[in-house]
Amino acid sequence: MDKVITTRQKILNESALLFSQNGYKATSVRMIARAVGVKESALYNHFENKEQIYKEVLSSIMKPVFSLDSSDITTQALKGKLFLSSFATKYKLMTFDRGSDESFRLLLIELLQNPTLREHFLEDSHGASLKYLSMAFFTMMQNNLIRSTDPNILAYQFFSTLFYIRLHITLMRLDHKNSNDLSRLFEKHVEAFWELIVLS
Amino acid sequence: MDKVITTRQKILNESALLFSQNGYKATSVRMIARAVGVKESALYNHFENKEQIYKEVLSSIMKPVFSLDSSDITTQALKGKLFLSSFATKYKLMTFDRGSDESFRLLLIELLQNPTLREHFLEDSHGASLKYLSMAFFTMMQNNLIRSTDPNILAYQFFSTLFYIRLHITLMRLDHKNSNDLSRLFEKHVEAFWELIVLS
DNA sequence: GTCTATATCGCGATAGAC
DNA sequence: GTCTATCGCGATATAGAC
Repeated sequence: MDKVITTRQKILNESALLFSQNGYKATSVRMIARAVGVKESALYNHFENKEQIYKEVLSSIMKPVFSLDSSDITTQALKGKLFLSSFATKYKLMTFDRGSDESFRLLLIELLQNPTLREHFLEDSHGASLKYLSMAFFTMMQNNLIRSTDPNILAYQFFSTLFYIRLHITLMRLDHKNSNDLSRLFEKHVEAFWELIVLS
Repeated sequence: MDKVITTRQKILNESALLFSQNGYKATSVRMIARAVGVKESALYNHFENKEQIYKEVLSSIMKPVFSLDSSDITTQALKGKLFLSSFATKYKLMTFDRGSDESFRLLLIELLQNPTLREHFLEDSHGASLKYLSMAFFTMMQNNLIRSTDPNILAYQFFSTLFYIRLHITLMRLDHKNSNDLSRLFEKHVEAFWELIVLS
C-alpha cells in the first residue's frame, strides 16, 4: 500500500487543480501552501520555486496521451467498425479518467499560450492520432471495407468529433452538470460514422 | 471617415491582444499603458479600472458569433450541399477575420475559466449552431436529399470538424506558421462529408 | 487628458530558530 | 521539514500639477 501521500505529492495534486482553475500567473504560492496545509516557506523544501512545481505538474499531464501501437495496425484496421469502436473507447476512458477535466483544461490553456507545448501537441496527440487513423482508413479502403475517399479527411473528421465531445463534456463537468447523455455520444458517433463510410 | 482612433479605442485594441496572449491576471496595467503609449494613470481617465477594460474587451469579442437565420431554413436546407458549403464558408470567414486568432484564443481561455461565459457559449455559439444544423439535416432527410440517420449526430459531426479546423488554424497562426493548406480543409471537409451522406 | 509622484497591497523568495 | 519574520519588487490605483 503506497497510499502514503507525501507532502511533495500533495503539493503537486493541489497545484494541478489550482493551475488548471486559474492558470499559472493567477495561482499564487500562497494559495498552494494554503491548499496543502503548510506555510509558503515549507514549499521551498520540496521545490526550487513556483515554476518548477508548474513544470512537474505539466509533465505529469502530458504523458498519458494514450499509446498507439502502429506495428499491427493492418490487423487492427481489418476489424473495421470494431477498430473505430476501440479507438473511441480509449479516448472516452481518457476523458473520464480521474483528474482528466483538470488535465484537459490545463492542456488547452497551455496550448493557447505556450509555443513549446503547442508543438508537442500538434506532433504527438494530434499528429500521431491522425496519422494512425489515416493509415487505418487507408487499409480499410484497400480491403473494400469502406468507401473509397480521402483517408486523411476521414481521419480528421473522426478525430475532431471525439475531441469536441471531450471538450463539451469537460465544460459541462466544470460546472458539475450531468454529462451522462454526452458520454453516450462517443458510441453514437462511431455508430453513425461507420454507417456513413461502410461499403454495403 | 471615422478612422480617428481615440485613446479609448486604442486601449481596447491593445488590451485585447495582450489579454489573449497572457490572460487577465498576467496582463498588467503597465503593459497596456506601455503598448498604448501613455502612462498608467492616464488609463484611468478612460476606464474605471483594469477589470472594466477586460469586460469591455470580452463583450466586443462575444458579439460576432455569426448570425443564423432560422426563418427560411427549409428553403436553405433544400439546397443540400450548397447549404453546407455556405455554412462552412461563413465559419471560415470568421476564422480568417482580422483579430480572429486573438478572439478565439481569449474565448477558449475564458471558456475554461469563466462559468458565465461557458453558459453563453454552450447556448449560443454551440447550441444554436447545432440546433440550426440539425433542422437542416432533418429537412434534407425528409426530402430524400441525404441518407436517413440521426440528424443531431450528423450536426455534431459536421460542426465539430469545423471547430477543430479553426482551432488547428489558430494554433498554427499563433506561431506564424503557414495555414494555407489547412484553410482548404474547410472545403475538403464539406466535399467529403456531402459525399458520405448524399443519397445517390 | 496627460503627466509625476506616491500610497498600499500581495507577490515570490529567503534567513534562521526549532 | 516546518515554522515566524521579513525583504524587495511589481502590481493596482489615487492625488494633484499642468
